[in-house]
Amino acid sequence: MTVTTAPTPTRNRGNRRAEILDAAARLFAARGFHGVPIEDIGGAVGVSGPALYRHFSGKEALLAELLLDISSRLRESAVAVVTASAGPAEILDALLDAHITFALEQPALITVHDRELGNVPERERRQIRRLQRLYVEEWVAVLAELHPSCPASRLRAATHAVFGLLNSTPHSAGELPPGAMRPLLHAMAGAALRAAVNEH
Amino acid sequence: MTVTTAPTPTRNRGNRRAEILDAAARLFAARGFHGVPIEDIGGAVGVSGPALYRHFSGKEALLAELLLDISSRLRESAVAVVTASAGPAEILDALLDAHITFALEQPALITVHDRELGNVPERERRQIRRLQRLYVEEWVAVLAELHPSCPASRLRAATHAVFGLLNSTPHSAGELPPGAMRPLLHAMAGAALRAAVNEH
DNA sequence: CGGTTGAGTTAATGGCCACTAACATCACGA
DNA sequence: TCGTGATGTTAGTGGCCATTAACTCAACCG
Repeated sequence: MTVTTAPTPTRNRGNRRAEILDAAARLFAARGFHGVPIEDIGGAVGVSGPALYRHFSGKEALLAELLLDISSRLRESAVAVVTASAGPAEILDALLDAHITFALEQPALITVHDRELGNVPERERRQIRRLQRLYVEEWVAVLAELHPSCPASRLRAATHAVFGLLNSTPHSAGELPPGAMRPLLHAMAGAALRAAVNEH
Repeated sequence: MTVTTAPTPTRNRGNRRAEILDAAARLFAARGFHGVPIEDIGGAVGVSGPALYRHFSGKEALLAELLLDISSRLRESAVAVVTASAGPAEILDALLDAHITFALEQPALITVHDRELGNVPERERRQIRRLQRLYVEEWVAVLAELHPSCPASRLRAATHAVFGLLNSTPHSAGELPPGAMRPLLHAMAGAALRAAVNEH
């Protein structure tokens, strides 16, 4: 009986890399980039210390990859939603759903994402910022379609505020059963956006 | 002509302490607790390096004082508002106003407040958490009065989410003129709370 | 089999940094 | 005027930590 999944070294390498990224996200979220020694990251996946350099060029590169990953995933999800859905109201609902899914399923990544940008080396920091800006602009475009008379700066500020609301879930985790959290966040964020957009 | 304010060493000491706290808040907010060497804190107020130990017992003690300060100020403002106002609806408006004032006037403190609790030594961390809990409970009590059938856990989650919305302003600063930010935040947060509380 | 490659290991190394020591100054009050 | 306390200063000092060096070891490939 032969195995169906290839036990190639490639697969192992990918897994180890992914394990490290995952552990690092959790540790960075809990104690901050500078608060986590490299040995703890290795320790969290069963190897110790400098083994990390077999997979990443350094600690900062690891962080950069985390932030690039989530930035592009958020952005891609928004693009997918926008091109797949019908009217702006449905698109907005789908954007909310997608972002809430990220926030609930990847709390560590979301936390690191808006705390540690300053520790990413200049080069990839610019890339990440670009992706974040594009993501925000997807939201702003949808909101503008729903309410053309509202100035874009106001829509941007409202979008950032809603991200703050949604991304705060990691901090208040455990307050509510996860099944109840999703609709609650959806309702609150939707109401906040509608309030921002009405009354000019 | 004699001066009216006493030029006592006591006054100077207080000022220097306050200066250091203020500078440290800004630096911690920008680069994180572990990312700021003590020399930079001193440098920001014109003294250099270990002068800090004349005013604080250490770096962690400095951070603890920052968080204790804002936690108790938030809590006190809530108590003041609750005891001074009339009905629950007015109280909620006043709570929103007070929190928004903090978020807009002390962005650095607000940021540090919900990022760096983990770096405070155990002893005062418990104290800070207690104050934070009391602050949340002021909000929950008001919301419960407005909507008794809503479970407290849901009210707590909604309160945390609204704090996330309000405290995110430092990150999106400059998007909007400050005069426009306040009513926008008020409207969005109020709408989010109402949405959380209705529909059970 | 012999060699290459991927993935680890432990032991430096060197830098940064919190904190301490030892010494200076200056404003006072007695 | 002398001493004293508050506030600084500049040199350590010791520890932590990212990164590198030097060395295994197994798997795979020819």
